[in-house]
Amino acid sequence: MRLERNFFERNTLTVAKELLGKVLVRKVGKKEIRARIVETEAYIGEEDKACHARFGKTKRNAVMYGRAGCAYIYLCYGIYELLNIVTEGKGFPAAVLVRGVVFLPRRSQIGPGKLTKYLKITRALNQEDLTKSEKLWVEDDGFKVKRSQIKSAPRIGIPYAGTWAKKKWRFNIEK
DNA sequence: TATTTGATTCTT
DNA sequence: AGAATCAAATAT
Repeated sequence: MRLERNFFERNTLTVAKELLGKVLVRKVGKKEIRARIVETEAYIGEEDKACHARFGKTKRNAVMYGRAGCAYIYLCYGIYELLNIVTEGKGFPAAVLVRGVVFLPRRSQIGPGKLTKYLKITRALNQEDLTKSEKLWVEDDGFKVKRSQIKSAPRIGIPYAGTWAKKKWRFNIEK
């Protein structure tokens, strides 16, 4: 079943952890592409020096200030579109970056830049409401992730964030 | 208006 | 270690 608004309207770290094992569904035409989320990363608030909201509300990050459950997609390094899911209440900028997925029933894992390419996710889907969209949403297919399988680690690719880069806000499922 | 800089990935 | 490649942020 599809995850509803109340799933996303919670503490960002909680959502990041519980998103592990869930299924990302991208519908293009009549085809559905499914991929299991195996790695996520949290970006929380204007205080977080790694978060795009660190300079306040801008045209790009405005969606993070909006409703939980919406997609925040942006272009990184001019090449890769990265997918985030907005969390917490309206007015508070926070989101969970989908860092890694495995396609079903395939096994190989791919990173944040490639998964959007494979799922045909572009900025055209920015601000898409995942609780209502016909094109992109997240499902719970009953797959259980044991607590002991969830690992936390420092965030990646944000050396400029100083001490904030060291926060263990990256979560993944142990193989 | 011009320059710098990335929530990445692949090549050398 | 560096390139690819562009939009947003910052400097001018």
